[in-house]
Amino acid sequence: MDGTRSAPRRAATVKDVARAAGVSIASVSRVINGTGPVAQATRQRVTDAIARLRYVPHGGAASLVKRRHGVVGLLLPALPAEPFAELVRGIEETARRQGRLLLVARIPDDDGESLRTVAGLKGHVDGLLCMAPHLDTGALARLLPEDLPTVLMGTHATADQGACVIDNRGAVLELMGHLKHTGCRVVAHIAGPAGNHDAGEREHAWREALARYWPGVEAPLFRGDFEEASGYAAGCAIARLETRPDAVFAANDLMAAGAMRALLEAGLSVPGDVAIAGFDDIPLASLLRPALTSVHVDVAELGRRALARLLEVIEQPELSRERIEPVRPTLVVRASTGAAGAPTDSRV
Amino acid sequence: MDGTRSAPRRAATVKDVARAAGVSIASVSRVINGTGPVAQATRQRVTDAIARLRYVPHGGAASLVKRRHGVVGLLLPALPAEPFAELVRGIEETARRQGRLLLVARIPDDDGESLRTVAGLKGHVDGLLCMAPHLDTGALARLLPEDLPTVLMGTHATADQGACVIDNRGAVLELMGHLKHTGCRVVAHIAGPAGNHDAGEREHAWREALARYWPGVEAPLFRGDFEEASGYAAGCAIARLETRPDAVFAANDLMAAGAMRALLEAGLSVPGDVAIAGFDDIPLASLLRPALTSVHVDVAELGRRALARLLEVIEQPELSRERIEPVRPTLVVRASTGAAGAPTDSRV
DNA sequence: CGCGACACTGTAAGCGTTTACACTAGCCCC
DNA sequence: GGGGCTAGTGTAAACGCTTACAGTGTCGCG
Repeated sequence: MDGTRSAPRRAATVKDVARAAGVSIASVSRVINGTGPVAQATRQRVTDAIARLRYVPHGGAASLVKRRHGVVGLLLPALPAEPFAELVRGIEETARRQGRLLLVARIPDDDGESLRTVAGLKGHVDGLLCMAPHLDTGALARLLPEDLPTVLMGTHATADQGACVIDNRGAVLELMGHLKHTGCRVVAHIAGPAGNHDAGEREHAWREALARYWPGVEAPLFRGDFEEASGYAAGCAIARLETRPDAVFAANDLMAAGAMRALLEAGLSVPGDVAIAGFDDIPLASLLRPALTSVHVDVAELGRRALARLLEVIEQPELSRERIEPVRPTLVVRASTGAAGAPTDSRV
Repeated sequence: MDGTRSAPRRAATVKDVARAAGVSIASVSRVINGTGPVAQATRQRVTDAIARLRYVPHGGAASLVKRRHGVVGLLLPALPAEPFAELVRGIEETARRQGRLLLVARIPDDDGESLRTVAGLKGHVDGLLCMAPHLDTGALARLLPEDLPTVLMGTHATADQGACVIDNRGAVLELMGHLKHTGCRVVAHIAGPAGNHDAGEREHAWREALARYWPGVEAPLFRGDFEEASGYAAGCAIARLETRPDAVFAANDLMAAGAMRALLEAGLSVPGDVAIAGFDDIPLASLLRPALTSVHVDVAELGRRALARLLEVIEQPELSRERIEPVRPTLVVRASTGAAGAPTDSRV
């Protein structure tokens, strides 16, 4: 009936175990870590004592002397959540397989606070994984501590320390090629927020594809913020256009979904009147009606790869790294761009 | 051994700062933490030295003596990702506001490994937030270390230490009342995985509502696993039933989405032939067509509340806690259950 | 003038581990 | 039987920080 956990008793330490087992703390440590030789009888006495006292080693103390925390930090942007859950999963999974824990921190908007946050990480993590498409290289350099191994994820390919990148450009070109192939003639773009690195790359690649596949054709650009509402707004604007584009490429799926909603509500058919494609291939994409053509980014894989790289850097900081292979996203064609065989009967 | 290797120069410590500033390490510490009196001149010399050496304090060392890490651990189930991103966000936000970091670990399926994972947390975190609807109370008790303040989230209302709970029952009753009100006569249920606490509560509440609103009426139950595919399978089965229910309540949105897809593909209309409702109100719910009626759970709020509670427990472990207020989910009626005014024209 | 109060500073003892090193046996082999 | 092993053990010094405590010197005030 006492309800609350009994917690007053100070937790046992190596000393307690040593005393209980009648050995020195060194032997206890040796038993726990399997370092150095220990007589069978001693080992037994120690393990018994550990069990009896419910001893759990204090990781923090160990990391102080080992200069290794068994923890990696993950820095994420403060803003949208969608593809990050997968990222965290991929990273946490491989981290645990390597016996490491994961410390997650979002980079606050406030510059000073983010600095403090990152500084607080020192002495808690062995290295840093950082995904910050909303920061430019300068801000990034200012933010990251110099004595902490760091791997950048996402893009920022220009940054030195072999970042793990996504091939935005290649993916967009492929997607635009697909639209060209299905006969689209004017492909509008709903871009992500200004200053966002991924958004910038996708927009740039859209322009490049425009010039390559539809030379001389003008296509409208709408600026969004990666949220559904901004896609909806763009969709409404598109529906009202006198010369309406017959395809829309949105810089992420959420905005594509918003645009689709707007167009359908305006009485247009997708992809009959307007084809729509997104980016990221979040779970939502396949569940929309019509299902959304998108670019699948295996963020979990990206995370795994970045973490593997980080561990390399941690283990052997002196090695010079060769360029890392970019993660190649794959185009997933669905009904929203009139995939053959997929149901296109989504007229409202 | 040659020392000519590009020495990764050991990071500066208090000692280095002290020497550079010509003071004792105690004074350096006092300046950094603002404890004790320091002469203006000394303070200046120390801050200068800190800046010059780019000194960043080693948090781990400090936590060893302060017995306070400034880190809280978050334990999550290994399985589905959907509502957890929000949870993490809510928690991380309040944690940072309190100057704490967040350590995220997923509970692996393997029993032994999860034990090791949790044990590894000791000495790195001040307390634990745990959401584990897939574990029963026994497994939970075995898993959690006794000397670490812990707050359970989600349900497990039976567990002692004032857990932060969601009122599943109340929400389901309200939802079922809504279905009754709109004239549904047979409400099938697509349940979550056996052994999952939330799934169990929702199923139980469904039965209770059945008995209350439709006494004597039999309604079919399908068991899913919270994934879209299992909802789809259930939907297919429902479409083939000779006496088809005219409403489906799925234990989460993903399964509801799957069921909807199946029913629409089978040529049925939603909500005309079959109304559908889900649970969680993930972003997807409002984007489906027809938009999905669901129960909105403010998981970010849940996280905030749980963390606040945890901090209380950490600060004053001796206080006995009164029962915590459950987070009250809210019903969000949309087109899939024929909301008045919402578009119901989703006939395929 | 002496004494307590005060502001400031330094010394050193931890916090809970790991680990270099020194030490004891016992054993094998010349 | 003594010189080397090696297996097994303990002692004590770190790791980078905080903080109790013990000084200093300066000042005010009786």
